[in-house]
Amino acid sequence: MKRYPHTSRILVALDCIVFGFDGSQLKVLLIKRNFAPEKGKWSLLGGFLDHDEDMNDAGNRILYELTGLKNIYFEELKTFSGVNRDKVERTISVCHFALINIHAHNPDAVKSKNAYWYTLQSLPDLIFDHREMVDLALQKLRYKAALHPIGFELLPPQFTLPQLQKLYEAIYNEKLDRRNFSRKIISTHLLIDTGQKNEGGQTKKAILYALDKHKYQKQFNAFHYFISGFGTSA
Amino acid sequence: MKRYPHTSRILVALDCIVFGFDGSQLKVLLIKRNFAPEKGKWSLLGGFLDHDEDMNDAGNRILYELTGLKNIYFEELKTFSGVNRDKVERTISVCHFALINIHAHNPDAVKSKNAYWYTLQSLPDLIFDHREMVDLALQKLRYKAALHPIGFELLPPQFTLPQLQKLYEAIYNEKLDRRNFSRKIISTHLLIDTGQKNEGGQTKKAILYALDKHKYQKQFNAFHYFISGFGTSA
DNA sequence: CCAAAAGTGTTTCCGTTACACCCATGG
DNA sequence: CCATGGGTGTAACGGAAACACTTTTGG
Repeated sequence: MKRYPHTSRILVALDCIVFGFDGSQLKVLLIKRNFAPEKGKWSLLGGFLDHDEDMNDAGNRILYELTGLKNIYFEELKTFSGVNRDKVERTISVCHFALINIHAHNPDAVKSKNAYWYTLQSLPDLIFDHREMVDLALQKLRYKAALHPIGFELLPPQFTLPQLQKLYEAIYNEKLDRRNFSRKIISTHLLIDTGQKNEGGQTKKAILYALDKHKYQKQFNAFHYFISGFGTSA
Repeated sequence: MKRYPHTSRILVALDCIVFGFDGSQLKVLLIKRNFAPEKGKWSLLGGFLDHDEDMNDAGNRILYELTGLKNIYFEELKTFSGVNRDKVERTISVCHFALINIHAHNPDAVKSKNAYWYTLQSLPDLIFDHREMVDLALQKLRYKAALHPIGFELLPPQFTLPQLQKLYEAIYNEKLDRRNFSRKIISTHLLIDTGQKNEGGQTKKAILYALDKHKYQKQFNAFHYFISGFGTSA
């Protein structure tokens, strides 16, 4: 096999912040690391890029192994390339974040990997630069969710407006006006009224909506303030 | 030296789309490649990541070698990781884009590297996936320039409002209303009136402004429609 | 029939847009 | 003095924000 006359071949890792939403809080999936270095410490989901796969393949493989899910929304964030970020061997990590429906993952796979959901307020110490990655991912999620209809990825296929609102309130850690929120979301025409109502509430049942996937795809890159009022000050 | 029991060590390249603005058109800097494969074809500015440097070091090194400039604005775009993107050897490329004042670069360094400025309308065929990189960079530039005061990086330290307007018109390929543009820019309070006027015009001389670097730093991440009306439809 | 949460309507306000006039400069 | 381009002002419009009432449900 031909090679370039250049010797700096480097291990390439992929790390991923997996976000979930349990109905009231935003959470991230962390793993108790079972190999050296830092064995027993908490880390993000990750793995090495193999020779026969691109980053997308690797991301799907790694996410599938942990969650049992395919076709997860995930997006590249940044490459972490500090020379000494891994003490064992020079490794660069292409950091990603993923958004999943927290109720859809395979609990056995998660348990067998020693993975747990943590709220953002109660994160344990993380290995390497993983804390920095989480902070960046949250920042990016806030940025992107204000401009693109990305939040739906964190919800079940059918959801109510109050659920969606609670999600945005968790992302931005701010209360929203129910009436303006409703009008804003409905005006995007991204939601389809399923005709059903949610179960289990002790009060008025809310309408269950489903995402209009076709319009979602079409509008996704038409960036505009999806939720206005966010991101405009801080 | 310790190593992970994993064999997929990979060449890591850094490629960079260098944008410039000549007063009327947006341009990118391309290089006639002087080594195999694809020797003699046009490519983006790039190089390999060395063992003793992080991505930031490598970017600064590569940009300095070509332009003679330091402290250039550059930003990571995306990692291109296709298995066969380079025929010689598996190489992933962390793609960046840079914004420079086109009049400040070192012309001798550029010439000695066989580099030339091309307008976006007249790009030659590019090697590998570099064309895809350019398209993505332009898309990102348009996105970002609508939300953040990034355009100033393409202008000299002192510039006029008409110059700035022509820059945005070049970026978005759209005509703007002079009066609304002026009001919008002035309202950001990012510009300092230098008290000077530009030279060389045959008509009324325009006010030369300088960027208020302090406010620029502070406001940079406070994303909001820096230029409204863009990015809201397409 | 009451508490709690869901759904809908209206007014106010502010930023964006569209458009018109005056000023400076060189020829 | 005239053509060209630069600087400023204003009215109309539209979307966002603030705010109130009605409806449904279970207990």
